[in-house]
Amino acid sequence: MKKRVVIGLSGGVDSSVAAYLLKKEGYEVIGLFMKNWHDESVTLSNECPWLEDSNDAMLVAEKLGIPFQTVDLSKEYKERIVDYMFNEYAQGRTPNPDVLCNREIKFDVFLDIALSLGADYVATGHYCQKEAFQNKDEETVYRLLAGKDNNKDQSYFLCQLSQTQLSKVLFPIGHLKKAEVREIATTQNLVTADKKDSQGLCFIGKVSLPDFLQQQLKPKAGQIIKIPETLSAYENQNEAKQTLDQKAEKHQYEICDGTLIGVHQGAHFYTIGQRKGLGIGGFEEPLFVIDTDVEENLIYVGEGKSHPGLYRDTLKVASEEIHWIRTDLTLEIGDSLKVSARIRYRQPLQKATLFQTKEGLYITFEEHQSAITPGQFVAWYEGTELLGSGVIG
RNA sequence: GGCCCGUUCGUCUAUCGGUUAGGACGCCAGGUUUUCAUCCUGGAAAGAGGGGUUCGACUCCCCUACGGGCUA
Repeated sequence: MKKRVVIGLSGGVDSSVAAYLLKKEGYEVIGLFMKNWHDESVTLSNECPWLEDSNDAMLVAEKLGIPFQTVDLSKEYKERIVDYMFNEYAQGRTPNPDVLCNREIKFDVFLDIALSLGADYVATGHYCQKEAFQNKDEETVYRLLAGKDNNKDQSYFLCQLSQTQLSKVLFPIGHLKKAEVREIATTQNLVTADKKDSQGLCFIGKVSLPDFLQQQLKPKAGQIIKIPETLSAYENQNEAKQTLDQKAEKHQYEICDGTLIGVHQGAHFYTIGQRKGLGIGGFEEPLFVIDTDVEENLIYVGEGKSHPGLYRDTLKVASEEIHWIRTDLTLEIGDSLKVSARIRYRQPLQKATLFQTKEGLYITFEEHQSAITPGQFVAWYEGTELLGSGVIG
């Protein structure tokens, strides 16, 4: 009996080749295209990007001789992703919608649809790999591994998946490099072979965030305050900041710590580490956002890439936000673990140590990290295996 | 009132009797990137106004305007 797999066809090369490989391996493959966003009111780059994508997906399915369907998940996408985005920005955090999209849509709503179609697995064109082993109680434990193509590894975006979700998932191209995927697509004459990689928000495309956000968040003028690198609070970091909690704490700025150098149109349109969009020139080095205060509608900036306000070596994940993919490795209170971690997609892995306390999980990096941003996800790895993740507090 | 100094791209500035008037930041456009950002490449962009001197003036001189300083 052939195993049945539902592949999420996006209309790009990766999922096209994934579908082809599944077919070749002998699965019964069904192609499903997700339509998640078709709100005309939002400034989209093209007229109807999803139309072309769904057409390409259909052509690929035809070529491979697999059944093809479209499902409309825009209601769920709006409720679980778009609303979350607005809510996070409104509170001054910087969300990661694509991580949520995988957890809530592709490997939840979409997965359920696939299972209801009688599928044994759901597959996607992600660059990551999965492994399984039996533990001593003879239970299967799944491991999420980085894609073999180091440059394309997308495991970070799947950092919020669970064992249950992983048990139902296949990543057919995870062991390939991008160039190999394109080559297969070309050899197989798939229409998507030379299609440019998609970018920007998954399903929404590249939108101007400020434009997007302004549909819900009203512009409101506020001050931009420049903090000198010589601020006394930076001096005694090493001595005074001893506890993890203190080290993980953001610097608390006040207007009188710096000087007023300009105005902005809403603190919630900016994120820590951001350089563009301030519209202020005349300084020797570029200005970077080092903090935003949505309550007071203030933006604090520092001059230069190495401004001390940009760096911290410890961050905290609140107890309720700690997520272990490898639940069997969950730390007990008082435990610590050496890992490597990243706080953004494609950031090279950084050496770090996890400390579990009753307040939450603290992560201390060997090197100070630039622009640790609340609302973003930190993912920790052991080698190429993604062990867990959490929202930066 | 008198005397002196300054005024160059949006901003901070470099240069200088003959230059494509240079750079940085900002801005714009491309590139990298399935988040937000970062990063890379490229582009547009200036001599306060008016008179002289000179083959030639942003550069020298004079006047006006606007800033800054000193002084009875």
